Amino acid sequence: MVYKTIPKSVIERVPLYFNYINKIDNKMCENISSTTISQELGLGEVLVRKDLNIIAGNGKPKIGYQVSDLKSKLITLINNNKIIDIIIVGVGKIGEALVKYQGFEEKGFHIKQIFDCDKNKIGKKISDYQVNSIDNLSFYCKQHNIQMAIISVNSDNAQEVCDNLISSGVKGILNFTNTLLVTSNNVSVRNVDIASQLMMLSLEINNK
Amino acid sequence: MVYKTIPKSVIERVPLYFNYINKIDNKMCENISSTTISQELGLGEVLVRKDLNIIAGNGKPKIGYQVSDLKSKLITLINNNKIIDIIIVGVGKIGEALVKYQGFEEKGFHIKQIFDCDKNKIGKKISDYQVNSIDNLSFYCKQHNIQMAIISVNSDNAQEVCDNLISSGVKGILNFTNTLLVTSNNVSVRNVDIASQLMMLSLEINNK
DNA sequence: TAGATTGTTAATCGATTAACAATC
DNA sequence: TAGATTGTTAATCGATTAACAATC
Repeated sequence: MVYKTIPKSVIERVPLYFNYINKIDNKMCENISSTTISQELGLGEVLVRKDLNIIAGNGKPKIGYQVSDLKSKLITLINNNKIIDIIIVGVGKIGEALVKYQGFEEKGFHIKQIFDCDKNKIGKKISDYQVNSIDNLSFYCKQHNIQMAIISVNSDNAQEVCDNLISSGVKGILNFTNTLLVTSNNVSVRNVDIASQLMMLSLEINNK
Repeated sequence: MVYKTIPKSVIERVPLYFNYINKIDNKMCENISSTTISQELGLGEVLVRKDLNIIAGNGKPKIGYQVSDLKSKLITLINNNKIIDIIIVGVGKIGEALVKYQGFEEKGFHIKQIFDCDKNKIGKKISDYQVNSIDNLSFYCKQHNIQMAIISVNSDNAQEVCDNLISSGVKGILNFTNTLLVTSNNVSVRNVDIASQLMMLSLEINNK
């Protein structure tokens, strides 16, 4: 089996395809064309065709892409058909909301454990989770071979937590703080600082 | 005064510069070079120079950029020196976390009002805010000339809320749902669906 | 067969990087 | 003056779009 590396630009669009395919999966259409998808998602027609060729690679002229096949290819690509365990470090306002939010499971992700450094929080329950001490973070990650983590601690502690996670084997971090995390090259970081998003939104508006 | 339009790629980096300049502003250095910034942010040297030229446009050879000037130029660019009022539509788990999160004010944004359609929530207090009925959304936006909104409702209602906001004059939307919002061209939408972010993170990891 | 749709090759566009001239 | 640093022009790179051949 040949694994191609997927261009960054395509990675940004995969969730779009995934969400769309899951939505139409209920309606019983067996095949779908790139033209239809491109219209629904507001993307270029050829762009979708190229993306789907990278993602699935078996469209049929005149017929299109088999929905069920596309779906399974997407799932394989995203999480290799197994649920991915994630941990959340920092259960302040945002961290707690993430814990309570239930939408991850159906996308193939499972919150396995949550951590905090606040003694008043450690041991307390949030949803079905008991807050674990950040002192146990490294051991836990190694023991359970955790690959992905969400950092929602105070900005000042973000880099320290990040270093800890990486040295414990974590390969991908979703960073909710506004700290620019310094990492080695084989670790992926995605930043979702909300204040930054608001700034970019405001810039886009002023830019029109 | 000449207003240049700022390339999309630069807009994505402006919050980076903003956060960095605000961080070093405390330490008393009057000027800073693009070389230093590029190292700290892990960006190309020339890239930073080009960005700052677009953003501020008055670096001085041998000296660099005046920190205070850079800061005020960034603020002007982002929010025109006035606090931007935003509203939050949908105070479920994530919406509520956003309301409680205090970090917006210092970045120049103010949560002005929060809305929900759930009768059990309307009238209740979250932080200092009383949840307003979504029935009042349109009138409120028009009355207060609201430009930016956060949508954190159930995915199924996102498009409806979006249409309502746009027809009420809103120009920018931060979308926390996984619904792909259809809008006219003069409205900006930024998507921050967290499950999508996890998918992209997983893809990046598998792609290495 | 003809038409619809895919996938590929070439052209265009935008963003980044390299080279270098200008200048405090 | 010499060195450090900016800003600009040219080259490169990657992503998107256009044109078109292949095929069910």
